[in-house]
Amino acid sequence: MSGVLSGVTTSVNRSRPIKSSARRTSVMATATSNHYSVLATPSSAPPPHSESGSMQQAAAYRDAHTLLQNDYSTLTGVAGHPLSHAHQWIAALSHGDTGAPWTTSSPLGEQDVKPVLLHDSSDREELQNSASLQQQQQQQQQQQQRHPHLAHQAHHEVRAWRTSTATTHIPGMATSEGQNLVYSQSGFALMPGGGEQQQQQQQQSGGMHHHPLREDDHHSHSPHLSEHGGGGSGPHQQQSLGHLGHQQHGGQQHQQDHSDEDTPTSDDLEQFAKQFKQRRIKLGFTQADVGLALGTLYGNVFSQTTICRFEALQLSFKNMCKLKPLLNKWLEEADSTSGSPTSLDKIAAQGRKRKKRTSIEVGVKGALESHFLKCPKPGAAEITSIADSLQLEKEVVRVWFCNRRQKEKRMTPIGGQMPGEDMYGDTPPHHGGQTPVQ
DNA sequence: ATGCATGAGGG
DNA sequence: CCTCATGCATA
Repeated sequence: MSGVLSGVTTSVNRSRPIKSSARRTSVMATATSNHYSVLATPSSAPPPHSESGSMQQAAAYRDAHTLLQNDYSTLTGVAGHPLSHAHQWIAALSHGDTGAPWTTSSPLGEQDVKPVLLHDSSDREELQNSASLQQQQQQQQQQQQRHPHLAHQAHHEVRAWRTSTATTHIPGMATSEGQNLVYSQSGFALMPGGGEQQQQQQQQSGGMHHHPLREDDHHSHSPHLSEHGGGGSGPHQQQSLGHLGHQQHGGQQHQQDHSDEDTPTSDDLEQFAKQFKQRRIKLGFTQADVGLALGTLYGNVFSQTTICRFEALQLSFKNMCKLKPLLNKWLEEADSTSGSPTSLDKIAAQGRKRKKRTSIEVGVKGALESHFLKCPKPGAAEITSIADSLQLEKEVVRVWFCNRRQKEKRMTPIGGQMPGEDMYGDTPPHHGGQTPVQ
């Protein structure tokens, strides 16, 4: 049996730090006469520094709203409660999502062109995996999050990812992490064939600084959510948040990585992600390399983005569970064949006529944000209206809202500022040995 | 590392 | 139309 998928017993759960960097993009014509180049354009120009990197996840968790306020306070003015908007939209969603009464009379005139299907392997792989895998996963997935709560609107699950609040930063691993200078997204640089400079790579304790996260998936608007307190069907592994009394310390547990079998817990994922990153870097692989390797080795290609998100735990719990086994296997492979010419696959990702990324001006963003606060789920008419006001395509606005919602979910609203000492300024190791790429 | 975008699956 | 998983293009 080829059970590639392990029983996932989690529902959509995602956490995601937000980062708002000053954007100063200019308005550019969207679509119409722009065609992308077929070249992969492997930018071999590694940014000496990264503005985004400097703040990364450590920057803001609870600052989600803070950022918003900072940026758009003048527009909204509702920034009385940091969480107010969150509740607001949730509430709205609860009652307003009932079936979209809007007549959606606008078929969104898309000028998008269909991709010319190629016969390349890359194409088939992508289509194949994205189609079958997803549905399988979704089907076998069952929500295990039951909350014996009588609440009807604000029922945020407390199941956070982070279970280890303790930021046990080992005195020995400060910035001594692999400092292999490897850059370039498409180029793997060195092979640790000779001798490898090894150092500790894992700490038994969480040692994370991370977001707790609450999430409420689309089921949130389910008419039923407050019932059965007895829990006959709730095998949820609710993480406790804010208590650092249980660390795995000396006595190692058992749940670590069985490759695939048991359902990993958020803590597992956290640990794994961290370890994975270190190993990857030590081996001299970039995130992009890993993504390709996965495709070559197991048939599932992933982009640098996905790997990056995995390492940063910015994927949904379910997604993390799905990828973990794969990455784990890759790790073994890489580790074993460290020195061997890993199978490279240069698949040209062409064919997708992707619309050029529409850069939205800050001002416009602010306006959108403002609208979002008022109505996170605008109807077609609303979207059209907004689009008209901002002189943007309806689709762009619609997508913006969609992305915004996703982002909102990833954002961790609660002030999960780890009591730890790390966070900003205090913890430079962030990239010291973690980001050879980009 | 992240913003905007595409597409599948579900209602 | 929405959510959710993913990724190209970009800051």
